Amino acid sequence: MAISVDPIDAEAIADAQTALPEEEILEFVVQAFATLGDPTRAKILYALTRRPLCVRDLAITVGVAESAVSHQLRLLRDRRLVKAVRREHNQIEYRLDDHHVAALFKEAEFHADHVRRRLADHPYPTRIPTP
Amino acid sequence: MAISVDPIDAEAIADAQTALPEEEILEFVVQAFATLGDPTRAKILYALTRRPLCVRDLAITVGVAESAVSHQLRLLRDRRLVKAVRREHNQIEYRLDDHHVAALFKEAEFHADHVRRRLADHPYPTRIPTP
DNA sequence: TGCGTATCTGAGCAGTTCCTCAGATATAGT
DNA sequence: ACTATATCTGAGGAACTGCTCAGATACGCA
Repeated sequence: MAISVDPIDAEAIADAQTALPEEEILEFVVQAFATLGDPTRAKILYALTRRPLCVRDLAITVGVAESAVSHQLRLLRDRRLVKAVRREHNQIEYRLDDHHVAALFKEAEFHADHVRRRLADHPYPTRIPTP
Repeated sequence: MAISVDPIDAEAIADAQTALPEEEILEFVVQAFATLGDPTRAKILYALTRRPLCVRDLAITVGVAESAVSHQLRLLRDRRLVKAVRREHNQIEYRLDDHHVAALFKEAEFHADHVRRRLADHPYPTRIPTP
């Protein structure tokens, strides 16, 4: 059944909807954030912003089992965040495949500062002000 | 039990670890990405980059139930991504509480383009090259 | 005070995610 | 070919997430 909307709301909604990106882009964007939104993957990517690494070194660096790292690297590879090259000694070297990752981290750190300040100022459940 | 590592690895690992941010920051960063990595929340935030909105208008704009929006807004409020102000007509107006959100979206869209191109070039499971 | 509207809340469930374990696969060197 | 090392893989389970439903709460106004 259709939802009844008075004219003013319809205008606001139509306006707001112009801010939504097209479906395909939104899916990529959301997937990117979800990918970065896991501690293990984030640590792997942070480490790779510094230098290329093999599975075992990554496992030690971020402190999880090699198997777990391997699973996550597969996912990161599928999503084109890292790429792999075979290296001497039968190792596989992983490196970042997109320089935007570092920029996203930087921006998220700015945001983290913002949140930290806000939480320091108002640690309690927010009371909604009436202006 | 300690893991035995030869000197070269130890050096690489120590170097890579310098790229990891301190624990508290990392948690905020990961939480921020996880928050943006959900379609409903992402749509809500995109809509709010355009203009402030009340719960009902947000529900219609992003196409989910009002209850679902309310739950997500509580979470977004707790994480200091949006803030709420009471408005005339017994409505509550939500607006973005951090301008970094828009910058994160922009950067993620650049990344999305990158992924789309990569996927277009190499749609198949990646074969690992040996140089 | 009583009604209507807007928003919030908790419980419960379906779907997803991330890890571990055990074993498979691949390459280098002998 | 055989062995050692490095990485990968699938299955399975514990934990988490996001929705819906039903009802509670809050405010504005007659």
